[in-house]
Amino acid sequence: MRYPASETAEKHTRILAHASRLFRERGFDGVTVAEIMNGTGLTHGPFYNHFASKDALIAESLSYACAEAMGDLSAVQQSPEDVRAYVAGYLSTRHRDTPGEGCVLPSLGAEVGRAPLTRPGVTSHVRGMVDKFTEYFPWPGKRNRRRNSIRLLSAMVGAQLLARAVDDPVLSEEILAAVRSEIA
Amino acid sequence: MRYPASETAEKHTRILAHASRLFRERGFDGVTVAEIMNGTGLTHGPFYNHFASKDALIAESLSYACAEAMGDLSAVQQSPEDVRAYVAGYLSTRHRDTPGEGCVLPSLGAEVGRAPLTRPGVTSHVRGMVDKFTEYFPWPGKRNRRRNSIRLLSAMVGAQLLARAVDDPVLSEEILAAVRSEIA
DNA sequence: TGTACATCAGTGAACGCGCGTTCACTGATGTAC
DNA sequence: TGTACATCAGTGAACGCGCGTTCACTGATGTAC
Repeated sequence: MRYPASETAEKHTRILAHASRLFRERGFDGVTVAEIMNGTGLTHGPFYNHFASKDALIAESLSYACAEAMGDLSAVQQSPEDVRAYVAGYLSTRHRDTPGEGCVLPSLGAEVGRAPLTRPGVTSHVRGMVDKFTEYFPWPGKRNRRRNSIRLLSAMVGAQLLARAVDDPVLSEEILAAVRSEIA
Repeated sequence: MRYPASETAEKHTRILAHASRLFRERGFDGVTVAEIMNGTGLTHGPFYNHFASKDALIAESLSYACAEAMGDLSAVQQSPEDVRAYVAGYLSTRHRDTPGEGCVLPSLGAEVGRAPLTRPGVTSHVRGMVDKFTEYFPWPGKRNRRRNSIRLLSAMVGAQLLARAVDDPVLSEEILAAVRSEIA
């Protein structure tokens, strides 16, 4: 049946939000189109009213998640304490244990490298994060701010990847703590 | 037909080597059992003479790749130059562009976190790499060697993940160079 | 304002394909005598 | 040493299932008059 036009855009956003969460939790191949649609209270049929294909949804949902993450990062004030709190939150066990709500880079970065449609959006997201870090992070000197930002972002992403891969909770926590202490 | 018993073990190893390369290139779901077997010159039938399931192959091929990588790392002499060369090689564009021959952590780390069978093997691999770095890396002082090793490994893994995800060759190279300069 | 009709997001069955897995069969190897 | 037979890694067709995608149909909404 026909539905109020106002709901269509909202449903589109709900699909993106739910899809990006599931993809981060299980990877692109670990989630079915039907499951995404069911999670938004619909059947799988109208999926193709919203997206040309699953690949198109993957690309759009990643852009959605990146935009949301950049919004969170921009909301952080420029005070050193707030920036440090952001990094500490990134390296928290909570972030490790809830990948569906977290950064797409540790959970989907490798798959992005193999999925051409997703790369442009993620590239500008990475560039945006490096720029923000370079601008706002309380680095000691003026020199090498950008280089230090890239190092820190790499270590943050790698640490979450390793902390999630590793089986031993002690080692996992040690990895997060090691990188966390870099900004203490 | 029956084949010389001596060939069986060698075929088993060939399957592991080829599978681990393809998995690193395309992810666990991006490679089919038939493709792996064809790549070793066989049809897909005898796969189940060697492995209980695709999941079992995934776990075993990852352990194989980790063992091989630890062998390479152990072959590095303890001289500071050789250790630095190892890290520089890890952060090279060559490694970025040939994931099938490279470290499993940037290419498969996220999937490992979701595949319980693979986690024990990868956990001991991560522990082994941290131990080697702690022991041999030419850190300036005696304090914090282990913490610095974890930071460096995290940055190396994260940098390769990002360098592969990113679309822009300039940014990609900048990421690798930033972490490379950390040990210069 | 009320009525007839066109619209189109939704439903849910069906399709086609690919992949993991199974299995009846083959035939050179290794063994028993 | 030669011969008959059991073994078992291989072949390749087939199975079953799940998933992405399609489509005939539904019926409340929005529109024309």
